[in-house]
Amino acid sequence: MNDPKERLEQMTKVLREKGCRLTPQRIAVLKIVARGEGHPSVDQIYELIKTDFPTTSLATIYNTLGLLKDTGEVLELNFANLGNRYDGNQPYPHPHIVCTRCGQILDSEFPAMAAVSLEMAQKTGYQINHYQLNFFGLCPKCRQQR
Amino acid sequence: MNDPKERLEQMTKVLREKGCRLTPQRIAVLKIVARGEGHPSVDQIYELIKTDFPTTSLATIYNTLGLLKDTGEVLELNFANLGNRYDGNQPYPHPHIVCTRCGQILDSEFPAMAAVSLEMAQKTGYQINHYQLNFFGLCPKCRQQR
DNA sequence: ATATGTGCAAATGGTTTGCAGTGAG
DNA sequence: CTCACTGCAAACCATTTGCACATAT
Repeated sequence: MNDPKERLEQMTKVLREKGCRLTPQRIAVLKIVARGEGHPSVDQIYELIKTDFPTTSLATIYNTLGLLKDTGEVLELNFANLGNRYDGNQPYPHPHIVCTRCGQILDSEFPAMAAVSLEMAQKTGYQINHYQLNFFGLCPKCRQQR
Repeated sequence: MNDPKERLEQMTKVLREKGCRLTPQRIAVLKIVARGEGHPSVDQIYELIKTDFPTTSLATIYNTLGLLKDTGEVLELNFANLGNRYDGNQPYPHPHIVCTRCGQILDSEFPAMAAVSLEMAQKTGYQINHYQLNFFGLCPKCRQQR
């Protein structure tokens, strides 16, 4: 887990360098995704922000997440069942383990993926820039409940 | 690559055992996904089927793919950019390499994933049933074109 | 014969877009 | 002061649903 404060500073720096305006709504989004608590969906971010800025629109959330995604400051996770989730705390590819019953998403690590990526590139001639590795199953709690 | 004929027979067998009716439209879908040519989208399957059964509806395609997915006879690939794709020829988890420029999808293999899956299960206490491993980058052809 | 499947059209839900008004720089 | 950003509503698009009719078994 990275330091949320540092992540926030890094994000504001990158957006400023890109010539983006740092509106209160945007800063609110940055704060939420920099925290690294869970893997929030757009709607969860929207709900959190409404407490401070009740008139914020979904379009603004999408806009800001898009900027962060384009600058590599946020990792977008695409799940068919859970929809898109966002991780601004560790915005680089890493494995996730998803409970198909309760939706819990666990971060994991698998250092060998760098080597595997390289091997795939050599074997196929592709230039590989990114990967997704997701495991699906039942978390310990859901296993017990049958 | 599995034998398309055998795959088709296996699919019809499983659907029959499930008590499903084998309508001409369904058989047409089975044939397409059993072939294993590329990784067709719902729309691509729809277009292919319209040549033989012009009145077929999209709902029927979705219905049939759903059945095959539930019985494990088709692997559904979920890509944020390319949408859902279907593979009935090798309907078990395996890595895919996606060209982010032209959309080409390459099947690959990585036998060690079984062991990795097991390791993840032990480390996290999850019961792991499925995984997705996708690499994204540029195919050899698209690399040349800058 | 009958329940399952089909086609059609409408509903859904997440994301994007267009635009007039607003506020960060 | 100005242009990028915001909020709102409409548009989009893949997928799902409801229902009357058709048909595989």
